[in-house]
Amino acid sequence: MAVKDRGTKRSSDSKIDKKSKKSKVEVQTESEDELDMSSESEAESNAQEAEEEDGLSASEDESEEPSTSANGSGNSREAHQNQKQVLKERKTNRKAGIQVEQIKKLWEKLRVRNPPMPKELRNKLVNETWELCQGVLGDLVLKHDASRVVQTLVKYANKETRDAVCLELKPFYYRLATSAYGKYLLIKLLHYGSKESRALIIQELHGKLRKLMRHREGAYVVEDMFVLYSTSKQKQHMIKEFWGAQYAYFQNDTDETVVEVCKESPEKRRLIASNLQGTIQATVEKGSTGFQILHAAMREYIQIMEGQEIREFIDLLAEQVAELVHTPEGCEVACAMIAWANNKEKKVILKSLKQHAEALATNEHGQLVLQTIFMTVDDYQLVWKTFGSEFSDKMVKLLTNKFSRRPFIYLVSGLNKSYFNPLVMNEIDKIKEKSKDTSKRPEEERRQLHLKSFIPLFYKTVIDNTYELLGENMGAQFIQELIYNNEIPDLSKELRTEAIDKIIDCVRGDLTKEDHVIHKPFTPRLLKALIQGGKWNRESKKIDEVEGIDVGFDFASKFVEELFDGGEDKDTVAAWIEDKDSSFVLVGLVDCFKAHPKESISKKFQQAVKKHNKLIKKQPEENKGAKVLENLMKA
DNA sequence: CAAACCCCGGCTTT
DNA sequence: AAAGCCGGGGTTTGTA
Repeated sequence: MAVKDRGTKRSSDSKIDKKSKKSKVEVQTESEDELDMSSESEAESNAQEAEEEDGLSASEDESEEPSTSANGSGNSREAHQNQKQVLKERKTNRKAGIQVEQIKKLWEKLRVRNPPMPKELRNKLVNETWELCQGVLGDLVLKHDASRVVQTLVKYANKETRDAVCLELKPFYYRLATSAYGKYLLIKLLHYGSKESRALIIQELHGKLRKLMRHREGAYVVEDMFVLYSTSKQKQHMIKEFWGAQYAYFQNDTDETVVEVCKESPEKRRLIASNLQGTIQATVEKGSTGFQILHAAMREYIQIMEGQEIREFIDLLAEQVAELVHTPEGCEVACAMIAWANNKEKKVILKSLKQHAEALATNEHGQLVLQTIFMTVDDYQLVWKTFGSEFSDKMVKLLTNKFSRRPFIYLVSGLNKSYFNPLVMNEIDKIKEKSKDTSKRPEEERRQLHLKSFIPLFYKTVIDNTYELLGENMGAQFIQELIYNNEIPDLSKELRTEAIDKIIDCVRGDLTKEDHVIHKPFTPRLLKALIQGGKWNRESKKIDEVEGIDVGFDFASKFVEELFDGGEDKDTVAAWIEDKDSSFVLVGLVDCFKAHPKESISKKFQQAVKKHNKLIKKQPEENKGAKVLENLMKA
């Protein structure tokens, strides 16, 4: 079944992203139309079996069919056959049986898509079908074939008819949701239905969600309803049902959060916690850990859980964290778990994440989970052992990916405001708070221990892939942060020199070539930053110089020696003036040398630039760097 | 730091 | 029901 496949996929593939959501209904549509109808009689008898099973196991609160006479001797094969026969007869005899044959004929015409049928004819057929269905829908929808007729009807009907179908089926929603065939119809009703129809269905199923979540078909319907077809208000309301029975039936329209309600009395908290726990555990054990609605429920639970509940929760989920990390709610839950986990639990969690390392790092949300690991796991050897080898041959990708780069930026530059917006900072503060009893080391010490593991890999990546990294803004930015990190001088010094040499090598060559790195937006910035000897600080409007590393004047001299032969190579200087991207680098160089007037290289290079005064002046307006350079040379 | 830019969800249109 | 517009939020960029 399509829905089921989709579900398993979702829960086993942690890379699933939003795009896959959209394809849901398409998947079902296909399955509907491509299903082979030739083996109809067999399919039908299966349908009957399924329906019968549903009637017995799921909808115990109603008994449309009186229990069959064969109940007592159900084990006997003969009796079973007999029972089937009875059922079959009853079906053809009852009210809807008469219509079914006609309806199916109409449907055979209606469902063909090749060639596409004219709108008017289709409308006519739809109307005929509707005439026949009206009043007997309830008898049709749980049958394998007839249910699909109604699906097609819903798909092509106008709004009024759809609303009418929806209304007539009102008493059947639960049975539809728990029926192997009916669930598709219910999802179609949600998909094609108006706001009002959706609200009606959601309203009607409210109070039965907890039961549905434990049902093999129902759970998927609830998940789709939650993810795709409900407003945020309705989502909140759905989740409230998991708090407990008293929240399931009455519309508590107060917007109280779970935390506020639990504050009212310890008794309330205990009850809500135990109800949430029950649903969560049942759903996880059913293998539906990847469900988004479940993540939302977990998110509520982690806000109110205490003491032993935390241990049990972590124990339940430690090996399945990978299934949480790709949704916002699940990510929050995963981060909380890691922050709360004791050393032993952390080990289990990390072990289970190891095989998803790359997906974790590059995922929009998973990225924060990785950072949480860096921020809360003291055992740096464990972290390196878990992720080092998984990451090592993918570093270029990881450092240039807009999500995965951040945990690594964190390692080299801490909680830098320019990479963490206030909202994320807030999340991070919550994580820190949770981990204050389980993480013993001071934050910075822990970060530096992880950094120490990663620095050789970082530099190796930069040195072996300089051109590629410079070409990407993210990569170039990372290089800058890495070079300016001097927290572990002994380890970094030589590697840094090697990396800088590589960078200089990379910018040699013919600037007029389009694929020269200088034309990548961040390369001139990086060079300028290295020449200035620090990062620009917007608050103080100054350069924050970094002590103890060979940047600034040292870099500028080296750069001029290597690229312009100390200033002797006039042609190359001219080439750098004439290019609008490289001219800014010269501005940086002249600026820097002005600040070191006594050095011989300073004089030599400034003179070399001065010789090109005419060239500088005649640069067009768009070579803004040349204009700045012109003013600089006057002064 | 501000301006430009991009991405997405919701709403309107045909 | 699909395509296209609009506005909000977040991110990137610009050469201090």
